[in-house]
Amino acid sequence: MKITINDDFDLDKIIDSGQCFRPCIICESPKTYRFIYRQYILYITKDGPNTYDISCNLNDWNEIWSKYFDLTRNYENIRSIIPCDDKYMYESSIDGKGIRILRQDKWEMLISFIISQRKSIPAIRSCIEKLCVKYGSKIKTENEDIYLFPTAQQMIDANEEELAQCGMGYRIGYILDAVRKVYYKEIDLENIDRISDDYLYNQLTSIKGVGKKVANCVMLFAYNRTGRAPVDVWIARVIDEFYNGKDPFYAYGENAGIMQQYVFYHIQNRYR
DNA sequence: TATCAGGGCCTAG
DNA sequence: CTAGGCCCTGAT
Repeated sequence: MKITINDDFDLDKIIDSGQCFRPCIICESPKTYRFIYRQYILYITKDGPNTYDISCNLNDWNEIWSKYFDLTRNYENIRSIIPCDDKYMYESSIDGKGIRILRQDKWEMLISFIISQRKSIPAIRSCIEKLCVKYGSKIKTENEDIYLFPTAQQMIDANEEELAQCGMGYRIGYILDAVRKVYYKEIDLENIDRISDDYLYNQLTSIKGVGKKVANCVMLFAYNRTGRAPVDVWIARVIDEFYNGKDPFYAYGENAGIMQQYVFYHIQNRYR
């Protein structure tokens, strides 16, 4: 099926902006990308300046993927609010034009960002993939077998040895704590969807191994709380090097997280 | 082969 | 508030 997207939309940049770990390029010619959201799988191919060929039907596109890609938000307008005196931010937004903040699965983001600490992005990816193969449901498509991200229920009997084999290292206890808290409904990730930022933040950080950075990532990339701007080592370097140690994101209010993504992409790209 | 750093967090002081 | 430790992996 063909669709048209007129606002900023660049799949390479979305995949490369560090907000997701499983989406990938599945074929180089024609260039095709694969996204997974819960049990839904999307193959999407760019076949014109603003047109795409998608593997799902219109209903799934509108109900699931449009929301996943945050298509109701106008990113072009958001880029245009950057004041000209914030040169570094402006350059980042030019470089990162096409990035969107995905609305990914809450549980998956929680576990993924717990895993992410003190790991490089390639290491995070392989670690998550092992977890999916070990505990996730297997889905057969026409061309491949795909393992979905495991639910808390599927992981409730996970033991330390198995998780160590997945490369979790010292995060094993963190993962197990998250599994238990969610499985036993001590924390209901879906029900805190509409709760205030502060409450959501406190709930998330009550999980072992979830600090400021991880909580903000989960809030931004799963709960679409775009006011959240996670500060990692890379962003900290930018703040230090280009902003004299003063956080530039706060000034962007509800768009702070979007600015953070532009900068993260920009700074990562510079060292690639 | 050895070393380094990676989208941090916890604990002790 | 700060320093040190942490388990493992990919890159050089």
